[in-house]
Amino acid sequence: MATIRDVAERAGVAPITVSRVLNNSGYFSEETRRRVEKAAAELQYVPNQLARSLRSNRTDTLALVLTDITNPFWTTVARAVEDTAATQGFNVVLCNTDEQEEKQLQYVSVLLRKRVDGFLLVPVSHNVEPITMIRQQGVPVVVLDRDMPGLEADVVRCASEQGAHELISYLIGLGHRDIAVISGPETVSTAQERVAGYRRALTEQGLPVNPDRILFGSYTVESGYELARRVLQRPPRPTALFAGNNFIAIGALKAIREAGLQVPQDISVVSFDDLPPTLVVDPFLTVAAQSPYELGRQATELLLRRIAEPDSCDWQKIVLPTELIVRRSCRALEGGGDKGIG
Amino acid sequence: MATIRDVAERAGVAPITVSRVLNNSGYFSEETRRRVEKAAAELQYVPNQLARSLRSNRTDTLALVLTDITNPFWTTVARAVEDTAATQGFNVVLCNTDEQEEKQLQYVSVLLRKRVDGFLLVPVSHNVEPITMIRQQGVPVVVLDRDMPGLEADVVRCASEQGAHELISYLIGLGHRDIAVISGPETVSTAQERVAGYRRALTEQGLPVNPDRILFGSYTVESGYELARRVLQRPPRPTALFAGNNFIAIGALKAIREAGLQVPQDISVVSFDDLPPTLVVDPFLTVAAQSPYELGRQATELLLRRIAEPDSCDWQKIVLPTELIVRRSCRALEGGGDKGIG
DNA sequence: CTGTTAGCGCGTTCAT
DNA sequence: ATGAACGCGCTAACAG
Repeated sequence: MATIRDVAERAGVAPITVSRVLNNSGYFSEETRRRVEKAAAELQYVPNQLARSLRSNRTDTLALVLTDITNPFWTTVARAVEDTAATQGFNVVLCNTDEQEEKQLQYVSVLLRKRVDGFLLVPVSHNVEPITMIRQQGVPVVVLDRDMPGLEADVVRCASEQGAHELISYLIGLGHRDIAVISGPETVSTAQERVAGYRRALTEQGLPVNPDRILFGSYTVESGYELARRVLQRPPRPTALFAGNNFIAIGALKAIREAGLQVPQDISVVSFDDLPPTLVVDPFLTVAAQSPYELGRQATELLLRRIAEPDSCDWQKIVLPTELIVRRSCRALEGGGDKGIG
Repeated sequence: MATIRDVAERAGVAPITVSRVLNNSGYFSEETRRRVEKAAAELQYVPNQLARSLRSNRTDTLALVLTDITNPFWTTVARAVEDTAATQGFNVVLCNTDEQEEKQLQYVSVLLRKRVDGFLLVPVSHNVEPITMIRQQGVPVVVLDRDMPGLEADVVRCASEQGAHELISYLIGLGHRDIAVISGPETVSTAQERVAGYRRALTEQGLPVNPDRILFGSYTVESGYELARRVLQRPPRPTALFAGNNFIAIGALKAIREAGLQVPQDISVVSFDDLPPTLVVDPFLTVAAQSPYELGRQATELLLRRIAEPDSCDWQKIVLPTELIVRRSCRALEGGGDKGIG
């Protein structure tokens, strides 16, 4: 593998001259340019970015630490991050934590050693350790999707509380009074906020909040399936179900099918997160849709700005609105509200 | 940001001693270990992997160059790659080419400069330039999913021809005689092979191959939608449709719905690629399922082996079988074959 | 068991 | 317009 010195020798110049020509910096004659470029081409010279980074303290690489790329929500975020990073010549290292504290810390630690220029992090818990570690090394972080109580930081996330509030208000408007919620991990802010929105909607309408109707689990199909089964088995059956994210919704729908029930005839279902239009032939579920692409884009742009101007310290909290998309998964109950079934 | 020298000074030893302690290499006293570890902790020392890589010529990083992470097939491959890489301490840089030659070349070039240890590449076309570039720098590549005619290389892919053959034979067995195929780009080996399998199945059964029934497009929902529309508009309508991948299938199903037709009553549909069970409540489509996770895992293991033993030159061509999964999207025609509709 | 020297490949600084 | 010297942070090779 040719080095800058090999090119220099072949071109009959000093290494620094090769550097100048190839980076188009400083002065050099047209003749020199020709000779250097010829030599570089002949030797198939590929500059060593490691050496360059060692001097410049820049790797043009971002770390994207998320829970599971397999969830289409994160897939889309990842795509947005990669697109946005690429516009400024940055690459993206992908890391799946599976919501495990240990993996998260491991990735952060390794990528700090590799001197990535910045982190996009979906924190596994409220433990600030990974963020503190990153900060101590003077590396910018943007927290993605989840807020951490009391942490001063750049955060880009969705309006979980409001989205949930909107969904539940919609159900109440349809006449539903007994609504169960199947949420994610109790320790994760998005799950907490979605339950908070659920509570607020009920309370605002003067309805009681039944703790038995609030279930925490994890953001997986399995968890959605299990918890929905539990809800369906114990009578009385709620008239509506609120799934805390897309995977939970899919698991819940499987359980509902298995129980021989129909949506929306036997039970109404709403969910957080839409599935990308590329993945569904006939969208059916009423959802509070987030914009994962927008989330990824804005977070990456913010991070790139922090990298470019490391001094700014006015933390940004960007909260993206959700959109209520009414489809065919909810039924109006007799004596219910005035809204149609969409 | 502390360097090894800072740690050395604080511990009252030479930098190399710090290196030895922290890498647990060579000899040092227990007392020295204590002092070094204390100093490192106090200074929050994070070794600079760039410097280390500059010497060792290893970055412990792989490049994953695929077409679009947004397709659940590639999402799953990416997940497998990341999982497998992580077991050996490697990170993964993600790149989306969108089937564009230019982006592909750009990524390869940048990542060669960054000295990734190996490439997993889904070639955009039969152009060998990117692979040649990588090889010239002595970096191992594993070609993913698509084969290139005449190229000696490690390739891990699925049995597209056989899978298509199986699907079409199944349809013929159900009594279908007029089957349209909507495939991917004519320049891409998987699309070619799937059409080849289609042809072989027909020919083997003594059925004519009607060139009008073979359409190439791209592996996208839009393309599937457009081409299906074209097929449905011009009578006579085929009795069955073969979608070249998951996205094409979804687009085709949308077009079928829009045309007011029912699957399988009005038209039977089969497809290459299954959707992950996490994404569908009620799997319905009969498919030739590939194993994207297995694909990613085997490719990564092969690549890691090449990195570990760079000399071996017996190119491996790993072809993973597809699985015919019969569901409810196909109807037996009158006077048709002896197989049920599954 | 510990330290000195030197060099990985490049680009900044200063000189010519 | 070109080059020499030096250092980025780390570790192999070689003392001692």
